[in-house]
Amino acid sequence: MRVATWNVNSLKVRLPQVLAWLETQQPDVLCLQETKLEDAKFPAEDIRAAGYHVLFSGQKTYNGVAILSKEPATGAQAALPGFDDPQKRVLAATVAGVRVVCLYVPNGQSIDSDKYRYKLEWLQHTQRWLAGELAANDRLVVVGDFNIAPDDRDVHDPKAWEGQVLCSAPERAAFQQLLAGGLEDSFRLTEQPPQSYTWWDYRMNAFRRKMGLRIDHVLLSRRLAAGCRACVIDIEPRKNERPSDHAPVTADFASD
DNA sequence: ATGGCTATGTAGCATAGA
Repeated sequence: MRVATWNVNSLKVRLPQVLAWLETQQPDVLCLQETKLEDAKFPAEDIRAAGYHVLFSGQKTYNGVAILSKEPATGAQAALPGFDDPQKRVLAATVAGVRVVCLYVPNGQSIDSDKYRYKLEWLQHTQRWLAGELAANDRLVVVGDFNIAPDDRDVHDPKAWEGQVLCSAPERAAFQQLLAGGLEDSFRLTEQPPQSYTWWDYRMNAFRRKMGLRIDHVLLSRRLAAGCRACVIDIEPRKNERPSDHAPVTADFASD
């Protein structure tokens, strides 16, 4: 099974690029973040015409997540248990026996902001929730924009980013806590090229200068990690006209 | 150089992203 994640930074703008990418890549599952569309405006028919089932949970202007799948998805869940949150950042569903969780982790803005405190609180609730999901299904994949660069290999300039949001010790500790709960970072299960990133600032020619961060991840439960064949960042869409600032990431693993 | 760029909502800028 191949499961992909892509922060599209507006599905309205990026729909043609998403459809083109589905056409060439044909993943079994594609999870989207930052669709920025209320549900009434979600382009479900275009996606179905491309051969995918689709679930979505969105809002106007900000956030918004979706799960596209070749096989139908069941058991949809769109909220963090015990955490009342108007921001649409979570969607889970079961596809062909694999529980898929799509996350758009809060950005956090800066480490002295309320948004940073919200980010850490959100991660705490997510960790608790995923522990239950993992107990209920040992075939679990957790993907999305985590807005955390797990370690210095994932940062183009670790000194400049040291202690900053996306790289701070509490965020990295929260990420490690997710892994300690029984998940593995699929990207690090195989050899990878240096300077592998999934996000580059639109400004300062950051992409061309390889000034990126690896903040989008595919985490696999231990059972699925044992059968992981590959995890690939596709930087080609970042070269498009009007690109998303994030690249899609795809993991390939045995799903039985 | 606390700038740089993009998207949204809404009609000249404010907010947010990471």
